[in-house]
Amino acid sequence: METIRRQLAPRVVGRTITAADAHPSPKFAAATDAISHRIEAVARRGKYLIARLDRDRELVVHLGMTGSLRIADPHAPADPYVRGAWTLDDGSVLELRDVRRFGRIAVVPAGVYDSMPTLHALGPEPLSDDFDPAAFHHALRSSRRPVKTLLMSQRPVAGVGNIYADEALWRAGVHPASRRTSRRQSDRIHAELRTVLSDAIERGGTTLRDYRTFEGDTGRNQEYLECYGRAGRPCLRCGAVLRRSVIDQRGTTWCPQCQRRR
DNA sequence: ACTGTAACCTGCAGGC
DNA sequence: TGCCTGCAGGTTACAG
Repeated sequence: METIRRQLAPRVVGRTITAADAHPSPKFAAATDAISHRIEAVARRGKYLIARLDRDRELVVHLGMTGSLRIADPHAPADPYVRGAWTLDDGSVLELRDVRRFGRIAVVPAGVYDSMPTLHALGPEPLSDDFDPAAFHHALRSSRRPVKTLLMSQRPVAGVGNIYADEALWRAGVHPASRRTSRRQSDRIHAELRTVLSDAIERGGTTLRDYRTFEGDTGRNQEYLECYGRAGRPCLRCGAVLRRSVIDQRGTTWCPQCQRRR
């Protein structure tokens, strides 16, 4: 989402939304609430894109699993998967395409996120100074749930999904199902998350299937994944066969040798 | 206030 | 070829 934000911002900041269309589902219907507003800035919190609008409103977009943002091609045939479209005052049309409809569009008073509980309780940005090792350790200690579940909850830290959770835990040598995290372990996860996420952003994101940058390109980070999706293949650190299990209904890959449970 | 589970959607790959 | 199963970058509602 950070890659998308960087490319999107210069294309839409300063533009006024003159018209909009939305899929009838309540997850997308709010797109039309942005009509007549001017886009002042494009920010991001975790996986949520937040366009600041005039008159103290925000347009919030989440891409779910299969969402992408793009400028519509006026010559392309109709696309049945467009869930929201905003016409800008330069004539261009910004589209949210989302095959599975797990994404979401909201227009809210600035900073009022009570309709989106995960955004409302979102943890600190992983690449900011607010991501504090002591507070992170405390957050991981505050629950008995598996450490991967906690990371995916977006509360100890923002923006960590299935790929980057597996990558960071593998690099940190922490078992994803571990229910107690030492300070040493949380410090390692903290550091590896920063590395994994900043590298992925530098490489334009991770394209497994649907992900595209705002310019329509695939990312390049999938070429550098060391753990995610490699179950059954040898660990790049120790050679043991990586294993696959399910945590919170999410496929999870880990190394039985490097990520010992304790 | 916690935790675990099901639900929301569609497409695709692989097995038979 | 066609049908069926399982799987997929996530969040939210609901039951206990």
